[in-house]
Amino acid sequence: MNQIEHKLKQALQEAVQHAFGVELLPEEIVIELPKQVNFGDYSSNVAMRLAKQLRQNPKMIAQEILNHLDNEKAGVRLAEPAGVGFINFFMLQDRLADILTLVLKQDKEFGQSIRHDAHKINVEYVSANPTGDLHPGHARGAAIGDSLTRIMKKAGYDVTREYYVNDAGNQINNMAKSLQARYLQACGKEAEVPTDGYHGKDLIEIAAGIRAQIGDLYAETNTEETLAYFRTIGLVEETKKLREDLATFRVEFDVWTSEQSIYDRGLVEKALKQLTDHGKTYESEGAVWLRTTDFNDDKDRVLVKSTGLYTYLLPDIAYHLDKKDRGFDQMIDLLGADHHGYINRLKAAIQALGYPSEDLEVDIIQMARMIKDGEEFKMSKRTGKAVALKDLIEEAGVDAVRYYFVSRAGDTHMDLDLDMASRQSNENPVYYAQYAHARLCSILRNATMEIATEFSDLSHPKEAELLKQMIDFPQMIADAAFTRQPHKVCNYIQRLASSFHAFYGECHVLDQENPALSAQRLGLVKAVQITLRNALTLIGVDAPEKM
RNA sequence: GUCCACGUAGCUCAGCUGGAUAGAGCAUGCGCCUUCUAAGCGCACGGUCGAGGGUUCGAGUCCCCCCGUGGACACCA
Repeated sequence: MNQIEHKLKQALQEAVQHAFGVELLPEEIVIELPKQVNFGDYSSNVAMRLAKQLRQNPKMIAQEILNHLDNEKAGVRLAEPAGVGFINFFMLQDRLADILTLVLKQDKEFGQSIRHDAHKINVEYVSANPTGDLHPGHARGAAIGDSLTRIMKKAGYDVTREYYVNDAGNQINNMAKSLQARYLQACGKEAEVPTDGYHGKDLIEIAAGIRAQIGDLYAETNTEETLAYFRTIGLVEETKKLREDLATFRVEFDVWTSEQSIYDRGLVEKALKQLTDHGKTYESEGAVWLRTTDFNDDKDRVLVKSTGLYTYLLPDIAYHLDKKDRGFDQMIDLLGADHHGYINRLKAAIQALGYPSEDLEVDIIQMARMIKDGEEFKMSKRTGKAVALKDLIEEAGVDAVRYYFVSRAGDTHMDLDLDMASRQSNENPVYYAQYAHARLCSILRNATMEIATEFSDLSHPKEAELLKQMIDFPQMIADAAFTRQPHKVCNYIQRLASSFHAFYGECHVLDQENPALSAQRLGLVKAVQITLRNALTLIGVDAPEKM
């Protein structure tokens, strides 16, 4: 809630009180930004909401409220009833322009909120297995997860970014065997990658590197030790590659947690014991089961197989228990669509451990289809024909790829047209915002005067529009963080860039004839540049000074 | 078969806890550079919001039922 809306709300609240003796809560008064300029700067449907309760015509109620409204206190120049019972507000120009002083002062900090709750939040994303290159689904999760955590931090949340490395499961043995086969091939031997192994080209490259380093040392042996060697070196190399690719994509993590370390620290046994102590496990058919059906799952799940080995679910539960033990009040997992059926299980396990299910929120990131030359790119890591994150970056660049992924809600299916994304032209939306920023910087470079300290002459409709958008910036961030929808920031960027381009067309900033107005407009330009840059930073896209 | 998500302009997608004439980009057509970056601006074209019912002052938004798309339904990870 910003100052402008806050004061308007308060004044409305008082007016309703005086007019009808009704005490409304702040959240009962809805202030919105009208779609059309002739509906004012802000509007409210408060009269319509009161209509039922008061058994009166909403238009009459609106008029009565306005009769009691303190315009000066509300910051309102003109307020009028409209339509079926809306009240439209036209604000005092100088109240809107106050935002400029704030933006110019806060600069990089503009948009930053302070929250007073001490909630610690853990956000886990990507967490791709270290068995191959990152595919577009991972890339989408990476772009969204990284942007979301930047936004949450800006909104004042205490956020830790985490990557869970599945380095202990059976898939790692498959990777090791596959790598071994690639190594033998590199040594000129006959060897086949297992059918359930990993056929990606990344292992060929790693194998070549190993050959270069150790020569034919392991070409003739095939013992447990040999496999362990490939297992270890494969993990090291694959993990290193993951980190590098993500860093190139400007995606960072605070914590990398290894599944193996969960085992090594005895956390799996601890989790199993805690579940058993809570009476949530039982034995049947030689296996140990978790009563997930007590918590809205379709069927109970196996924790310990009849062979005595753990299923993948148990270490995952242990991992989430570890997060709670590390002091996180809330855990947010961004999982790929293929993990859909996993949500109920995991949430059930959280409850079985004794925590409320809300402590874990799972957002599904839908797969994305890659389109090139009008056809779909398939992305199977196992066929070797994978489209990797690296390929995407090479095709279209980090900015465009990140922008495209973040611009769409994560839970919807989407197509990424690489032809479009790679085009350095006006057909590509990402450059629209960057170009606006470059234009802003250009004006600032060309300016010879100082920025004004008061802004009472900015009364052009395009100027007012920009002011209102900047006023909305912190609230937009709070909304994007709360709903966990980073694409709202993209929408905002498009709106702001569009408003600026329109302003640029209608209002000349640097005008020798009118230095006073120029100095004020220069302040507006600087503030918009700050806001646009801050917004682009939230989604990890560069704000270039020249294009 | 069961469960979940999605279905909005020719294409890709927005649409804030239900609000005024459903928006943007791309594509198509027409205008605008002797002035701060034309990677831009303005105008036009384009819709039974998948179909049908319901809830109410009001539904793209909530409920029910169909149709379509994707995904999930292991003692695999």
